[in-house]
Amino acid sequence: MARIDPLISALAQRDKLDTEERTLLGALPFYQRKYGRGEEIVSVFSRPTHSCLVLSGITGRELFLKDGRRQVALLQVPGDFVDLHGLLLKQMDHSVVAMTDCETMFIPHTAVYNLIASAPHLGRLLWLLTLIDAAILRERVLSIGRRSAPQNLAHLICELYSRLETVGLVGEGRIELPLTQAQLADVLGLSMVHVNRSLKNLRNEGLLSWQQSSVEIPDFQRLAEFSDFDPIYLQLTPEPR
Amino acid sequence: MARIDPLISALAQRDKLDTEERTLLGALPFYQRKYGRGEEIVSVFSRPTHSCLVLSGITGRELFLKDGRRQVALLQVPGDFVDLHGLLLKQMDHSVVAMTDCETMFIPHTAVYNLIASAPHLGRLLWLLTLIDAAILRERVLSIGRRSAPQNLAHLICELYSRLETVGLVGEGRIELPLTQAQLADVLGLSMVHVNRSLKNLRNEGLLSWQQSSVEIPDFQRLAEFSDFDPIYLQLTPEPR
DNA sequence: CGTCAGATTGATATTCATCAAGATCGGTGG
DNA sequence: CCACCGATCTTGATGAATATCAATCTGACG
Repeated sequence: MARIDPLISALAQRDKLDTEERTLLGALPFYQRKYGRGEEIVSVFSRPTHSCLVLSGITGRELFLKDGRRQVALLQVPGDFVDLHGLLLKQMDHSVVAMTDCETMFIPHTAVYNLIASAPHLGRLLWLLTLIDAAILRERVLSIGRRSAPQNLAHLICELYSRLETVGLVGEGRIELPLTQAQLADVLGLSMVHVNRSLKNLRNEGLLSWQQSSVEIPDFQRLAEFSDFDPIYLQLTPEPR
Repeated sequence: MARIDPLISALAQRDKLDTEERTLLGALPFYQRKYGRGEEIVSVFSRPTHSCLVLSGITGRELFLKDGRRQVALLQVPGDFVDLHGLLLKQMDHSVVAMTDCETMFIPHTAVYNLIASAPHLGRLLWLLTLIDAAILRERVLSIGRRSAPQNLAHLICELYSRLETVGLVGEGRIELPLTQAQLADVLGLSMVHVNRSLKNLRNEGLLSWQQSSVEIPDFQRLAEFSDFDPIYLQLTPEPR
């Protein structure tokens, strides 16, 4: 399996890719790099020259308040382009951190620019990926703003389940989520203690079980129902774009 | 002043536009339409054929829970492209609503496609606009997740002040914000009563005064300090992109 | 003058954060 | 093998932030 494959499957999930497009993607120059949990991959205020793609593990976009409190705006899973944003934003307004140990792949901006110029359709699909990013953020705003803590948590699990499913990382109603409750708290906008209790709540309801880093969801429909999860915003159906 | 001017100034704020690009933008076909407060401009699940630009007034992207509770993920001001998203998302995952009476301009997707094809640089700038949308959403997540209610409110005011400033809608430390407290509550992820009290709090601190629909900010720096506002995420400095 | 939407206030309930203390568990060195 | 250690999870107690409910007040307007 080529290293670029998670990206190809993420794109192919949203529109047909012809052979030439696959070839172009496969020909992108890159280098790989590993990060340990907690390491910063892209720094706020930096001016990236490469775009980063997650190959394995989970990363997150993090923001800080002056007093040091943290909010993780969004989690990223394999196949996600982590900072396509840097391409146009020039200066980062947030940082990207490894939430777990992970492998990443860096592609020079110049190569991405050339790709977009020679294959506008691929350019639109990369644009689409950033729009899906924004759609996920809108759902986070809804979750944090209006859902109860347990629903917020359940919705996040449903979302990660669906996203991991599209890259083949779901096995028998089970996903690997090696996140601590403190990290979850920063994603959910809650305190660590409250995450613990919300989790207990979901466990008691039989909505999921969480042992080690493995989350088991006995009945996805029930969890989706409980958290009001509708995957439409993930744009998982192919359309000509 | 041509109708497309708010967009041109939004773009010119982020990068140089040459004469030809301005001409292309000015030549875009469009029709105009007015909406009254509360009217839906783009419906969730719809498949837009036109992209909508706000000319005057304030619109918002709204999401609903099954029980009917609402969250407004993001507000839009004149010059903002309201659903560039529809261009690639195909099916809307949220709706756009007029928060106040407003005037809008609709441009056929085909024309936008042609524009992007013939002027890739403009295409990148439109992409950039959607990235700024996402950056604003990240800040909303931070505000709702980690800031106190008064800070959340103050941060929103700072942001709107900055955004309105770039389109020339700030006069003497004062912006027009004809929103009810119930609408603000849906933006801030708070209850209406709590918005009222947070507002009182800011008034008592002398951070702002709000009469009718006019918000006066005696000392922007103090308000920014209080709410931890840093406009970097709005990308207000021109860069070659 | 009556009406209506919106703003304000008080009283109370719920949710969530904070603080502090154990409990659990995988590693690690003796 | 065992004792210890640090990180994480769990729980209880308490307090602060926020929601909800129910009036009342205000001002615009027919």
